[in-house]
Amino acid sequence: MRSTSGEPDGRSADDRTTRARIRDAAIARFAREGIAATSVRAVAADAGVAPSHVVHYFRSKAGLRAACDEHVAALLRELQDEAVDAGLQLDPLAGARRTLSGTPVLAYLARTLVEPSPESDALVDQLVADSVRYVKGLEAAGLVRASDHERMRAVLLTFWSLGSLALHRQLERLTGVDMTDPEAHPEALADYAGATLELFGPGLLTPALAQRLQHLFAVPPDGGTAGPHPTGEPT
Amino acid sequence: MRSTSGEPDGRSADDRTTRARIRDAAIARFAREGIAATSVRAVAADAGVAPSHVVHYFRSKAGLRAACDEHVAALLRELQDEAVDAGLQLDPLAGARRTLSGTPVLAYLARTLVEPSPESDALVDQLVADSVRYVKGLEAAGLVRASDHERMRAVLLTFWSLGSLALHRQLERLTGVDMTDPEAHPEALADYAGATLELFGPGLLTPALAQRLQHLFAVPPDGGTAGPHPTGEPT
DNA sequence: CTAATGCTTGAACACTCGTTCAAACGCTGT
DNA sequence: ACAGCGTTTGAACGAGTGTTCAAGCATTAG
Repeated sequence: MRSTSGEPDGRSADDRTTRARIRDAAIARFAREGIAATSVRAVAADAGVAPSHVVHYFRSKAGLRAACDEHVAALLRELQDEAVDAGLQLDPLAGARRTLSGTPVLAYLARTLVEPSPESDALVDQLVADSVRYVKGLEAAGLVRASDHERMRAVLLTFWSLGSLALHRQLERLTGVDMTDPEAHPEALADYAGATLELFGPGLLTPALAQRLQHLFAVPPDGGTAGPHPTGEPT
Repeated sequence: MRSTSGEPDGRSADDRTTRARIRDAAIARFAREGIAATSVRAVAADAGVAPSHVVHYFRSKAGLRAACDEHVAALLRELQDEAVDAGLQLDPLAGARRTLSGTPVLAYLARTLVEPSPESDALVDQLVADSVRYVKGLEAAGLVRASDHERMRAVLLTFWSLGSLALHRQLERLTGVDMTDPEAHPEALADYAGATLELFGPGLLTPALAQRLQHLFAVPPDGGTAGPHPTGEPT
């Protein structure tokens, strides 16, 4: 595990081999068991490294956590830029959800949202700022209605996404939809997306778009597999 | 667990003096700092009791946590029944939010939602079941529209409330509204309620009700204190 | 007054945690 | 071959954890 060689990792510039391995192991463990409940030793073991080594790279457990937050923030910023460049999505996190599918990143996000730290606050600030900008773009494109509460609406939509993420375990338990990896159970998605559209559609979407989406979901009310699930809806 | 003596506490039948004091101290601490991050010793100190005493009453820390979950569940069940009896609210949790204002119970709920346990799963199940029943009632009363996804819609509304609760720290940071105690900053509520109504109103409410609520919020878009904030809206 | 019963305690145990530190390892340049 | 240097390690420390246990305290019953 040496120089800038192998491993098709290389997210951003400062990523080094071992350091990145430790960081990713930390993200996975933190995501699975929570940050406070995860020990430095466990992370070290997952990364195949001595415990002392993780604090050699990150000054402390708090430092490790900060590094994870910043890494995830960078990842999401990158994906958000992509999403803006490429076609439109109704959910600023939709792109992230797709490319991060099967990855512990979103589950980590759910954890860090809920265990306060300066870095996670910054992360949320960034997501909200992105969302405000994003929704403004959708409005300009004639996809969502104008609003008397533009900023607040964007904040609420962000928190709808983040809240679903924070409670994803319960949400999956009760609906079968895993916000961390929605494609995992496609059959549950139809009902979920249908209800979401029904709930948010009239208040959020332009009548034209609402109608267009509406009959993509011409599906037996509580029925089985049917229906495509286009990228849409806040979360 | 013996004597049926004093202290005007008596929530439900099994509550005894010291035991209840410990349980309430635990709820407060758990709410403030998280469950995993709270030590039995800290709870004991808050309750003015020796650490060994809390495990004498509850068999373990897990037992204590379970007792807290069950207590909160009972509390919410009770409040839900009241809410159904008394006038209608749009949010099944609205009644709870009002009577539990200034209490750590809702903040505790936010924590327990996010640190899994069998008891907290049961609590969520209960809340969702209540919500399904509740929304069905609202529909029958002609306050909310019919839905093709009745159950899913109720689930989503519940998770809208619970998500806001789970992220209440961030929500307050960014909007000034504290879901744990909304009356604390009434000036922020107007914008929040307005945006919520704008977002959910058309999709959820009956046109008549939507319109009626609408001009309760005839308020300068991002302006200051104005406007009443009737009990309404999902959260 | 004595005995008993349940509430309450302090000290202790076994364990895990985050963190420190000096020593070994492996590679690079000379 | 040697020296140098960043990487990596194992052992250890001190603090804090949940939990156990036998002994004290108070109140009530006989």
